[in-house]
Amino acid sequence: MKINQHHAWPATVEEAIVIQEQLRSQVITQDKFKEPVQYVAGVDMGFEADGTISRAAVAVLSFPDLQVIETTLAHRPTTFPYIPGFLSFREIPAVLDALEKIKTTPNIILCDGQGIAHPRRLGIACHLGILIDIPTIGVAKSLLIGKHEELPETRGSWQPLIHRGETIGAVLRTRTKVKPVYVSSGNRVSLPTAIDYVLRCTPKYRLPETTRIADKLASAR
DNA sequence: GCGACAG
DNA sequence: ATCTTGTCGC
Repeated sequence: MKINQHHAWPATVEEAIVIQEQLRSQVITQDKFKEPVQYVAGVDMGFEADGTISRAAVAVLSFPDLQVIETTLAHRPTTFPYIPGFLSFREIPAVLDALEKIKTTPNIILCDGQGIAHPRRLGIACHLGILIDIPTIGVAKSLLIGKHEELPETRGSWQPLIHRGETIGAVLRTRTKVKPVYVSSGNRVSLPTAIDYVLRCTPKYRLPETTRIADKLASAR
């Protein structure tokens, strides 16, 4: 797929904040799908040579049967350090490289990290979603910000994730008696819809099949 | 000022 | 993210 929307990549946190505050106004947390969802993609990262090289993997699966349709891998020098709240500046460049190689454009992408459940409401799922204009969902393995009530141990149960009196996402149990995941809108996907897709993509394990497939590729060498 | 802190 | 084996529990 082709990627048009581009912006200069920041060298400092100050510059990154300016970009985040500029892009946050473009985020849409309502369902805006242009066509029925036939393909779902997952993205994941890996690093080599002490983190100096970034490795991005994309896996496109059919939906709802979740069969692997296509996968791509991309490498590029790492140019931004990992700083909580600025993950997208470190990972998106390589992710765009991997997405450009994809022939089957996905209708929705599940990202490894937060969506609007972010200090400035622009987690990696929102950032990526705006750059490529495709619906995205944030599925993180741990909490960045927000608080929530305890939730039942059965799969499918969830609790709203609250930050400054606002619901920014959901803590969702994708597998009974297993640690929950943190789901939030990326771009063009509402929270209820995001929860629905995450559950439909996690038929067996805690993490979505999409990210599990991408993870294997990003980890293997 | 003191912690917390996606991957 | 990454360094790393076996092991506990359903």
